[in-house]
Amino acid sequence: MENFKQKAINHIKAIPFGKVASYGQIAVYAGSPRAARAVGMILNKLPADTEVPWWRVINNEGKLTIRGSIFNRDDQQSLLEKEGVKFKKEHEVEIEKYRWKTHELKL
DNA sequence: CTGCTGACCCAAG
DNA sequence: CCTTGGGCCAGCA
Repeated sequence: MENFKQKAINHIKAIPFGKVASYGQIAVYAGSPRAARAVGMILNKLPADTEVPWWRVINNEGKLTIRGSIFNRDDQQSLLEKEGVKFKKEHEVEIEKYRWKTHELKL
């Protein structure tokens, strides 16, 4: 039985290049719809060299709410811009335009 | 088991 | 734009 953490990480790894998902969304896919904050905590503990595309996870309003010590909002924004994501203002994207939808995903 | 913490979310004011 | 306030819950000491 996979735990919440493993599922969350698997789902984040599944976010396609150039797409984003919200913390709450990942929590839903991981089977615990109201554990959005826990998703942030998991990301906060990832090593700097992780293969998990943490920068594709933003909040539900399209804002970058990163609080990690190694990377900041500017780092995350440039990583997203490298994937073609356009920002409507500093640290805020039009999330509905880039939101990853998992219609084919089996929970 | 208890009691925090927090890269969240939503609704008000 | 900003701030409160309440709810939430996985992880950790």
